[in-house]
Amino acid sequence: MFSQSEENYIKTIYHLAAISDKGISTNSIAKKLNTKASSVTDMIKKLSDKEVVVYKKYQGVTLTDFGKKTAANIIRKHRLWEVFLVEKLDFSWDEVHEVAEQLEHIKSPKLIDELDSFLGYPKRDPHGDPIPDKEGNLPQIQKSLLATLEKNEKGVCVGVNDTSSEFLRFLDKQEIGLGQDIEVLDKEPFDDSYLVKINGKEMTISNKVANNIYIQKN
Amino acid sequence: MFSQSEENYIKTIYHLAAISDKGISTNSIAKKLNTKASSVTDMIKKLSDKEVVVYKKYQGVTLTDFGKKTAANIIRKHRLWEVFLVEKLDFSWDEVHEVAEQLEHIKSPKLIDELDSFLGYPKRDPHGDPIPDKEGNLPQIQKSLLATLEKNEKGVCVGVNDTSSEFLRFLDKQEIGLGQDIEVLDKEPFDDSYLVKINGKEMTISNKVANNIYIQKN
DNA sequence: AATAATTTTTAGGCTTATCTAAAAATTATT
DNA sequence: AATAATTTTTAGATAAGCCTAAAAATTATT
Repeated sequence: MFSQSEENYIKTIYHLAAISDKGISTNSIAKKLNTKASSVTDMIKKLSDKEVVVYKKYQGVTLTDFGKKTAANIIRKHRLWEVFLVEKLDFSWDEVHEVAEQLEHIKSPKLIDELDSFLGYPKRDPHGDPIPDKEGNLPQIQKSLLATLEKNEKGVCVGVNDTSSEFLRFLDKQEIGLGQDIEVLDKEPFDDSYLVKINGKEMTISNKVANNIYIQKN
Repeated sequence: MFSQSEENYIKTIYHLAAISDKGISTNSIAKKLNTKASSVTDMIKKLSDKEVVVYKKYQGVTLTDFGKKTAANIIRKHRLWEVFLVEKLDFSWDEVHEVAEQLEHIKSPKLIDELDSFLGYPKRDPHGDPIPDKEGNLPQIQKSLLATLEKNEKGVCVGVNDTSSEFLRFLDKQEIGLGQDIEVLDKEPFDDSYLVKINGKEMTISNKVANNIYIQKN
């Protein structure tokens, strides 16, 4: 059984490993967790003793298979709770993160499986991210950044990269959401902005925005 | 904002105060929380600094109004989560306590009110205990122990005193539950047991059991 | 390759919440 | 009332998780 703090480290290492494929540096963990490198070193030693990570001084850490499974389980809980909050308690997608951060640490053999069943075994969380199954398998969904679309290519919005409430509220304001059809009508070389049609509505979106929306090409 | 540990002390003092009406002793808190008297003294000092309790050395503690409101809020969360677990996630009434102990510490301005609404503003938890409202008001329900019924008196089962899973599972086995009609057919002086009719079924129950079932006379 | 810059680790402290053991105060008993 | 028993508090430790500052190792730059 892991403490909340340990779980937060495990989850963070998992997320960082998903982008970097090298050993995860002490500093990057510290940055993500808003803590100090020295605290990370301490915790890493503990997680290494518990065989959650492989650690060699000055070389960053890697999750063991056990560590990966543990991480997937925490993420499963986090995302299922997010679905619950949005579907059942009328939270909007920019409000769920903070609460799910707390709920993901609840320990109960029965709770999560019942919640999963209650929610109808959802495959994605409110931001389009896949929900790991009981065994910790996370179906890797094929998705691309909207920014990779060429002129006249089309796709469906399937996720977001930035999940900050600022960005999510911005998307709400623009009426951009999951499941919507997106077509790139033109790309503007001057500022790398995009002229797009989203759900039938024409609009211009910045390069930054285009780099934070995931689509599935069609 | 209080730590989980502080919240547990506050809740415990509240529950003890509900039975004893005198100042709550250090030892009684220690016993309930499975901790040592010295730890209780430490925590009491802290809660006193935070104006949650009134404390004079060697004289036990009393909750302030602020403390009572805080306690009611924790209990509100605990009981609403219990309703959720039973009504929505198919937990039985003997399985909910442990998980609710964890869930009651989740901090979110929005979560509990939405949960309350989602559950249809329940008035009682699965054990028949009243759920405090937002303001911390706890409707005091008029109830008596089954043991106080005389021969030929009738009532409805509205709660339990002992909420241990052993007792609750025993009640399930006997098919005794909330809302059921109970009539005392006879009292046996030899062992102070009761011959009762519960939901149309005649049975004998021990004095101990009769002292752990709450009824409303009718 | 030597030096500079950066990253990581170590050393030593702090806070929270716990503990044991001993001292102090209160309550009960003779 | 004096002594015994009990309760409560104090004193001093411990563990988890964090911190700052300094040392050590690694990486980058000249």
